[in-house]
Amino acid sequence: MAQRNTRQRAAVGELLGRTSEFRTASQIHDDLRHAGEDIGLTTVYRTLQLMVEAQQLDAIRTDDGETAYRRCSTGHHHHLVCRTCGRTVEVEGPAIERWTDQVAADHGFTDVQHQLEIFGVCGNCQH
Amino acid sequence: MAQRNTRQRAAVGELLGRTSEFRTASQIHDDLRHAGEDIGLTTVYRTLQLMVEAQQLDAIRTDDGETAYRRCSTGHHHHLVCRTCGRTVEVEGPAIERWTDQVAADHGFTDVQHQLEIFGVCGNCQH
DNA sequence: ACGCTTTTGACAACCGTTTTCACTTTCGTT
DNA sequence: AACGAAAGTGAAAACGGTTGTCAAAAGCGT
Repeated sequence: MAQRNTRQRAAVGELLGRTSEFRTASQIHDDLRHAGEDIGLTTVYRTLQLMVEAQQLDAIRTDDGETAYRRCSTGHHHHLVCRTCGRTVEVEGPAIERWTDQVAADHGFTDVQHQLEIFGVCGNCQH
Repeated sequence: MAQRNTRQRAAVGELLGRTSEFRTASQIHDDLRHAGEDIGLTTVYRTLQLMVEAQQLDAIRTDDGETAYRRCSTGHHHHLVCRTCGRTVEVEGPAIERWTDQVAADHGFTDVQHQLEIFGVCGNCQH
């Protein structure tokens, strides 16, 4: 028999459908528990795996070794982060998207994703 | 007292000086043991950490959760990494450098750095 | 060579993730 | 509506890479 519809999968899918931010498995688990869903962490992991395989989610590794998931979406953006106060600005750059795809294609790479973070000191923190 | 020169640190430094490939801590440990060096895995990890802090090494997270290290080559560049075999190509993009500086300046940020990694599947791994 | 301080390394702890396995749920079929 | 086979769930244990602990060893200014 094929894949079945369960309350837990619906909950994970719905949560990730509502945001375009990257979230870790345990963040998702906490969110759902906090919202009253009765769901196990194991199930969250398995559901996320399935959704990645079904190409409904993108997964990236954070710097501290966790995996973060986000629904695949057109129009992603990058972050400009203040290294003093942590303030974050979302920025977009169509030129970057085009450039990375081009570079990857030039080297024979397919299935391309990228990560870009810009760090600096924001106006308020330059005293 | 300052940092000390030890046989173990010299061995790790020399090994990574000879290659420009990304290697994991346990690969480095194995290499050194195989070459007759008596060195503990813990020491390898600590030495790599020190070298990253001293900006002598770049560290990236592989898809399966390991951290891989490689000596920094001169000149700022980015990485195009195959998420299947780990093969890495260094790419440069003056346009990216200009764009990130511009975006940061537009938002009043100074002291700007950025990180860009491109992930994909290389030609060999597309079977 | 002495002695203070750093470094080492076996081992245990940690943490995110995956596996195990008995129990529950789904859903095509009666 | 009820049955039963197959799929899904979740608590707990296992796993694998990395980090912390601490007593012993090594480096280096004197």
